[in-house]
Amino acid sequence: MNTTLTNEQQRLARMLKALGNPIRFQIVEYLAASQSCITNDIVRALPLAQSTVSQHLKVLREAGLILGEIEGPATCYCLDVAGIQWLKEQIGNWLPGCCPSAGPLIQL
Amino acid sequence: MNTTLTNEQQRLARMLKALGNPIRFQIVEYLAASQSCITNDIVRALPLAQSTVSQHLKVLREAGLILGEIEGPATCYCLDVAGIQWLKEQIGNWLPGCCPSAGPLIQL
DNA sequence: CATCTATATCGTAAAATTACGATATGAATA
DNA sequence: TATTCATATCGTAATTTTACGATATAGATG
Repeated sequence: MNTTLTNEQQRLARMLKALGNPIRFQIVEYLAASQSCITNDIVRALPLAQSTVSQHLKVLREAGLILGEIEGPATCYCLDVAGIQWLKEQIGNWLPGCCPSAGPLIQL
Repeated sequence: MNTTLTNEQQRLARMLKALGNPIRFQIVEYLAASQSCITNDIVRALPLAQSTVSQHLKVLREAGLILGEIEGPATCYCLDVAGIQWLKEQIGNWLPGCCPSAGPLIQL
């Protein structure tokens, strides 16, 4: 076995790890539902301290799943659509030989 | 925000977390490439102790990504095709509104 | 039966993650 | 300018994960 992962595989694993945390999964779902944005909304919706939420947002940002933009005194977060798109494509094309009855996923 | 995840979302997060570890990601890729099986092959292919590999295999098993079957003195591992199929479907249908230019993934 | 082989599990140490309060920063506001 | 508000970062404690060696188990082999 090749003992290293390609850069793409590392990027994918990083995304999966970020999403594997239930809190972060929820944050992504929240951003998808609300379209936008303000960090404080997320903080108020979760039973966690502001600093903890900020830390989770950083992980999601560094994984390429969300984008943060400073808007005046606040920060507006939204999904990194390109990153999520890439993730979905990677998983869609992953292990193509694994599920022969299904075949690869095709993007419409 | 609903502060809990559905059972399906929890199952998905568990799979993503399991795959988010680079070693476990490699093990899954290895099993996909080799079709089968024997644990000791995986151990010899990785720079890790046998007990550590066994632990990773347990995590992958409990996440529903691989199956283990005792074959005489050894254990034969292979992908849990149904579980992986489910994962791919979940991700394919995930955040359908997120990437409007792409639309949902359709299974052929 | 004694031994070897393959594997899982146990106990534990080290490292990473997760959470918090406190603090720093920077923009808006009085 | 002083204050407030939103957020990021720091330091740290608690928890979880990851890794190892040792041990237990169960089937094969001499």
